[in-house]
This record gives sequence, structure tokens and C-alpha cells, in this order.
Amino acid sequence: MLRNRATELGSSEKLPSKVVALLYRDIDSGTLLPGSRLPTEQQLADQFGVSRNVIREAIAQLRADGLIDARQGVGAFVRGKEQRAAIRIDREDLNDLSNMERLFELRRILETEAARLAAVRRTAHDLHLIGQHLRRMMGEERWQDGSIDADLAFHREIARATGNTYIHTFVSFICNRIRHSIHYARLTNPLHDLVTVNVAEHVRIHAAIEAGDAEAAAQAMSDHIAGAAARVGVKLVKQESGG
Amino acid sequence: MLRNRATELGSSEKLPSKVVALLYRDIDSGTLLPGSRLPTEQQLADQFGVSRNVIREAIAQLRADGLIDARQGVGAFVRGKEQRAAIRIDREDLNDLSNMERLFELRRILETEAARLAAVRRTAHDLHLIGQHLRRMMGEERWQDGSIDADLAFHREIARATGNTYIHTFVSFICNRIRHSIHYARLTNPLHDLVTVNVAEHVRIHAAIEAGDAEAAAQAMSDHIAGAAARVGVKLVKQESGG
DNA sequence: ACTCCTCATATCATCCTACAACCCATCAGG
DNA sequence: CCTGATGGGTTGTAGGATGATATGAGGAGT
Repeated sequence: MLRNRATELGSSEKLPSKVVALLYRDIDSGTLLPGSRLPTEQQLADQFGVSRNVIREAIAQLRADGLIDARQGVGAFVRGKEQRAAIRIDREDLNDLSNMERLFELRRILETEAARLAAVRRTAHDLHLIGQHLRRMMGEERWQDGSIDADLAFHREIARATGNTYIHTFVSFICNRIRHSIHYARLTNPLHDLVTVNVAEHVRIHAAIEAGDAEAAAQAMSDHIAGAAARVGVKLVKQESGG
Repeated sequence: MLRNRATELGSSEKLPSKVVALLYRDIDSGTLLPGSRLPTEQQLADQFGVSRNVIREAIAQLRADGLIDARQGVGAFVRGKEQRAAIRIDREDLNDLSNMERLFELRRILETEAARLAAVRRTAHDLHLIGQHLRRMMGEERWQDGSIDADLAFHREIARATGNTYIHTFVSFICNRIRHSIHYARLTNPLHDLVTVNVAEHVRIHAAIEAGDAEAAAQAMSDHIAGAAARVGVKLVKQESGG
């Protein structure tokens, strides 16, 4: 059939997504300057040849990201980049290893300090939860989905123990992205033999946090993440105490 | 009446935002497990007492964040946390100082390490750009909008000089959020006298990066952010070399 | 001349109904 | 057993109607 009319926007995606993409491009490229007003919803609907409903859903997405500020009775305005409320890392970005290296680098920075803070601030309850995830991981012989979940829960729990919700949010985000790309790339197969190494590193981190030794916890976490990176084929440069 | 239904959910916010908040909470708390299917749009509309259109806009936002995967003819499904594509910090979260303290803490962690990496990796061009923003800041006598922009550009440029796009993205995000909340809270007034202090700290950072001294750059940045936090009424605990 | 209030207007916000596109389970027919 | 049609259920899209809200013009009162 002649779906060519849709070719103008694309084919498989839904209409709101296409509208979002087009508006996003206009904003990003500077065609729509910050502070300027968007056309009326009705005008946009006419312009793109879709219903006002579609425009509204598109604007809802842009508004969720903080790119647009819609005020009832006035109009929708482009907000500056400095006002964006969301940060986005596209899945495709993580496919090649050089990006994985950068992400692991960021992860080491965040989690090393998270471990340092957690060692000082953790409550007894925090320690209990961290230990719980550790024991869950130790129970497994092979490196499988359950192990990955326990591994990540361990890291998230440490981030939570800092008492800093932002650190917890950022660490969770990064960990989950890494988990997803590992799952995606099927990198788990050659790692079965190394699960004991991973557990040993976790034990070391847990012990340092339990002891309240901030420096030891930081060093253990830094080493662990460098090791984890190496295990998926990413080499990190030396950090801390390396001069 | 329609008023009563709105009262049930709150008053000032728009309906889709409230629906998003409620669904988000259910997903985050585990009431809605990953993989499970949401009620149909019509059922949700009845349940919340709003129109299906509102539900659709809410789902559009959640879908943009990767929390929900809606498939035509099938239904909407909760996606696992590992598939989330965006991280969000609501504007309201930054209003009180305790949250600002947490955000500054995270900022110090990231930017301290960014400075450390930048000192080693920066190219001559990076250094030139960093210096440019510094000189732009030195040219101003008072603390005004231009100063803030130059200040942030300075920090962003350092993050960029790490060569790690993720660090740059995260640092930019945090800086911009802080700038926004500073602008919002009108915290700039009592700071006019302190601009020279701020510039002096920037000079110290720049000098360390220019010299390629990673440790000095990290220490300078850490001190600077602690100082900047103090200037907006946030006190950070000691970090690094403080014991 | 100035201020305050009212009101018309433009716009977004919400609601409603209807239809199209799509997936899936079911089942008739080979 | 396999294949293809069919029907019901769900999301996707369309379009109009009404409520809510901000803005500015214009008039009444001082």
C-alpha cells in the first residue's frame, strides 16, 4: 500500500514519538530558541497533519524532560537547557566498549565515594541489608541472573546507606544501565569461573563498611569496580593512591 | 461534581502529573511488579476518575522515561528498572537546604574527580577554553547572571576536558540544576562581596590543571565546591585528606 | 489623569465519542 | 496437524465540546 504519506515522518514509530523527535531537533538545533513560544497546539496539529491529541502527548513528553513549559491560557515555551529536569542515556550509546569504559570510569568515581560515605554513615539496618544481598550472592555457584541482581542490589544498598538520595539515584541508574548492556551483550558466559573473585571483593567491601573504615571501603570498592570492568573487557587507568 | 474528583487527587498540579506520580509510586514501591500488565486505559481512567486522554498523557510521560512499554493491541507493561532511560530530579526537591546539601555533596564527588582527570588529560585547546571562561568571570566586578554563566561554563569545560562524555553530562546536569535553584531562590544578593573569593578559587583550579597536577586540581576543586556550598548556606562535611 | 474592575479573547486542560490499527485466542476447514 | 478467517479486546488517532486560566482592552469611579 501507499503508506508514503507517513514516509515524511517515518514509518514504524508512533506519531507522538515522531513529533517529539522533530520538536526536539528544532530545540536542540536552535531553530526554536529558549524563551520563544511554540505555535498553538492546533497550529502544530495542522502543521504536522496529526490530531491535537497527538501534539498534546508529544508535549507531555517534552514537558516531562523539562524542555518545554506549558502554561494554561498562555502557551508553551521553550525552556533553556539549564532547566532540563531529566538526563537521558540512550541504550545505543552503550554498545561499544569505549563507551562502556567511560561509564565504568564514572561508576568507579561515584561508588568509591559512596563506599567511603557508607562506611561512616551506615546504620545497623543498612549493614544488615547489605549483608543480606552479599549472602544471596554467595549462595550461588554460577554467575546467572540471580547473581547479577544480588550484585547490583549490593551496590545500590551501599549507595543508599550514604543517606544521600541523589547518590543513590545516580548509582542505581548507572548500575542498571550497565546491567542492561551486559544482559544485552551476553557477556556473562565467560565469567562463570570468576564469580568467586567477585564475591571475595564484595566481602572485602562489606567488611570495611562494617568496620567503619572509610579509606579501606573506598579502596576496596575502587579495586572491585576496576576488576569488574576488566572482567567485561574494559581496562581502567589507575585511580587513587596511584599518584 | 467534577471538583470533588480533583480534590481527591490534590489541587494545583495538573491531572496527568498526578497520575504519573501515583503510577510512579506504585511501580517504585513494588505494587506494580516489572513485567506485569497495567490495567487498560479505560480501567485506569475509571479508577482515577479522569478521562482516558489524561491517562494517555501520563503513560506517554512514563513511556518516555522507559518505565512503561505500551504495545498496541496488547496493553501497557511495567519495565524493569534496568531499562530506564532517564534520570530525573524534580525542581521541588531542590527547594529545601537539606536536599541542596546532598546535591552539593554529589557535585563535589564528581567534580573533584573530574578535575583530577582533567589535569592529566586536558589538551591545550581544553585549557584555552577553561581559561577563557575564567577570564570572562574575572572581568566582572559583581556577581550577576553573566558571572554565573561563566562560572558554570568553567566547571562544564573541566568536565569536558576529562574526555568522558558521561562525566560531562552528569556534571552539566548537576551544575545546571544548582544554577536554576540559585536563580530561583534569589540567593545571589548576599554574594556580591564574595566574587573575588570565587575567582581566586577558580584561578587555583586552573593553575593546577595547567600544571598537570592531578592531586592539586582535585584538592582545589574539592575546596572550591565546599566553599561554594557554604556561600549558599550549605555546610559540607570534610572530605579527602581530612580524616 | 490615574486606578481598579469587568469582560472579551486566546490558549491550554480536560472530557467525550468514535473509529482505525493491531494482537491474540479461537475455531472451522483443508 | 496445519492454515487461514473471525471476533473480541487494547492501544493509537481523530475531532469536537467544555472548563480553567492568563492577558490585555476598555470602561467606571476617583
